[in-house]
Amino acid sequence: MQSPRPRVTIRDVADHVGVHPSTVSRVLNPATRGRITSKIVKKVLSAADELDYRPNKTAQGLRTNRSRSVGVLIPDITNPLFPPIIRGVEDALAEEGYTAVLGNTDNLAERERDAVATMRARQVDGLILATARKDDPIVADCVSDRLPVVLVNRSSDVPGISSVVNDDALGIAQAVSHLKGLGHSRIAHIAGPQALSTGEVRRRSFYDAMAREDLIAEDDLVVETRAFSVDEGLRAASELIASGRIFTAIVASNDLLALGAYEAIDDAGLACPGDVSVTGFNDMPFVDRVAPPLTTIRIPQYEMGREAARRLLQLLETPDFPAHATTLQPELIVRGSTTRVRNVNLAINRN
Amino acid sequence: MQSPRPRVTIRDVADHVGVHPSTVSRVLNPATRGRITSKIVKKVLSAADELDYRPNKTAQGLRTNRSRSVGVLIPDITNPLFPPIIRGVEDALAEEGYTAVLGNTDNLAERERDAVATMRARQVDGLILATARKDDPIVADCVSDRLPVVLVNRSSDVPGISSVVNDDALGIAQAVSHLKGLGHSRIAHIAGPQALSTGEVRRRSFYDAMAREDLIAEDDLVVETRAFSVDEGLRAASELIASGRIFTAIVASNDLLALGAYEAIDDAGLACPGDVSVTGFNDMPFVDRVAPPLTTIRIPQYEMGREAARRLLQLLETPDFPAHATTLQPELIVRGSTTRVRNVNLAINRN
DNA sequence: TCATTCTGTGCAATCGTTTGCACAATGATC
DNA sequence: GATCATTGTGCAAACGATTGCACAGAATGA
Repeated sequence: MQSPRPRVTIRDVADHVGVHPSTVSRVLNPATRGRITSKIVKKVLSAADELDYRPNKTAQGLRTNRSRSVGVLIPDITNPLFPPIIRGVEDALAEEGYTAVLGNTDNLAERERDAVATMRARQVDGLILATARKDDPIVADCVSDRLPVVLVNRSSDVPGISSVVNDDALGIAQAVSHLKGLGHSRIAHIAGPQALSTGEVRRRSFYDAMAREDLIAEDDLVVETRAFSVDEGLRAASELIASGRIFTAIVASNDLLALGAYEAIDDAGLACPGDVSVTGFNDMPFVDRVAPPLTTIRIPQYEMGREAARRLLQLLETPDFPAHATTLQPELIVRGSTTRVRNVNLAINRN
Repeated sequence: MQSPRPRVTIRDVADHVGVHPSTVSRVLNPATRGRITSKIVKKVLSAADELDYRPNKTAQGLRTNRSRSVGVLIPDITNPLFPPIIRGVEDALAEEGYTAVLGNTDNLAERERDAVATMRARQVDGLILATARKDDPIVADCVSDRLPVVLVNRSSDVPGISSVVNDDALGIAQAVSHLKGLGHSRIAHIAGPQALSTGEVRRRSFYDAMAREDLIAEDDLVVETRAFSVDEGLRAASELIASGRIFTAIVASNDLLALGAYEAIDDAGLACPGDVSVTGFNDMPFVDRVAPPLTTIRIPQYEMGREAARRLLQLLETPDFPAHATTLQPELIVRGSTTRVRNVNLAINRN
């Protein structure tokens, strides 16, 4: 058993060399190192090395009021959409010596509020939010408190805030146009929660894209969900099928909803893509391996994370840097869940 | 534009009430609150509330030398095995007001070392490592520095260290016994890296289980990989097939390797499970949706995370709490990738 | 040679809390 | 009514770093 090993402080290094702690501090800070005689610099550096000195970030943080850490809030790390984003964030932060502190909110406003409070208590220098609602008071609070914030994946109506999102309108347009190219005209949409920018934008884009393709978007074929989950996708698609309305394809607002649609189609004794083509959104890991492999819209998740982190770092350097919404380009990935339309009378036949 | 809004300190609260800062501190700390007159307690509390006082964790951390945060090191958050574990860790930590600081190491010793150093500089109170190697000098360092550490998922040979792992031997035994029950006798094993406890234990367990089932484990049918990845699974299975040896089933050391085996089987013009049955390990999210749905060993990932966090919290309270290895029970999940043996001459036929 | 500018280092205050100790005020005891 | 615990609060020193300011001593110029 060893003793708790006394921490070596800047003072220990100073004593060891025979200089004042402030001198050591200046040597250790690259920005002020130039002000110290190189002979002393060398001595201090080697003493620090010898004693295995590690700066105490807590003390630094207290004095400088900067923690070099940022809070990253996501709905649920268990949702495969987020890990790549987080990884991108972390990698970009690490390059500048910053650390990410993670928080899951489960899309609950209350937990979101808690999480932000926790982060702020921990003196994070800024926040990256993947949790923003369209009109989010929490985001507004941060802005008015001048806490640097960048939104990722979702955007918000709160003005003056930077965001890094995917071009959802383009993605949906790609999906619709792909389906039309396969001969589909009666296309249903499983929409995500309308309180989330992604859900709302994609739904709106669906109508737009249908119109642009000269197709009729029937309101009865657009069903809204309460969450981006497999269960809700199952529910929505079952409803769609049960309604007896005619459709040969489903554009789902994300991959999870699409997987739910798979189940509903299966439950109804139908086949995908034989009876119903399905498109997803996000190209989550492993959706290329499900049966059938999912045709979906790939969004650059890792890059989104990186970009968001870079924007935040920039904001930390230059607090008045103007807000900017970055949108990244998605890509249609055609796989096995979509096929040329065969039987347009699906729904009628079933009745 | 608002001004940066001056921070409310304990001193502001004290002045507002007309007491000394130390009194406020005592009121705010539930443990010492009892020492203060209840009338003052009330006044302080309402003043704190009114002024929206938030304790500065950094200052607290400096003074108390406890950050109420713990470092969580994992190989790669993008690997579906880890999110549930992380979630479990976070949830358990949050219950006690602790925060998790995440780090990805990509299984690189150097990054691992860096990450630990970063964590320690940030004054984490303890570490949860999902990255441990069998004989890990980093882990040993932590132990000798008396930094509380708990290993999760993997264990280590370093003595005196707590770990929460799955009962891998039992899991492999379940897989082998399941396959034997389906008539398989020539069973191959795609082993994970032998420097990782999971890879090594599962391999050893494979031999043990085969022996117990009175089956012959041929060394030529056990191939080792350099990483737990789809690519390595593909490589290993291709090698196995190319060798011309007879086998009708593969026990893969984890799901990713199993998915790689799927590809190899497909590439060789064979079918799973028709020609080769495959079992995975971990029951990662969505492997129930791949084609064919993977028969695998489910390990209680979320619970593993929770349990590891709880152990660590206990260790923080009672530093001399004796080390203990907790093993959780896995469960065989039978799905579509395993079936009764049909053609025992697979390999021979192919030559 | 002396006044003046530079340069490099030391001094001490500060960041926001916590906590051992001192010490008034109160109540109990004889 | 003096003595002694007891209780509640204040005081001040930490924790480990950073940084504005002061000030020696060297370098420069007249």
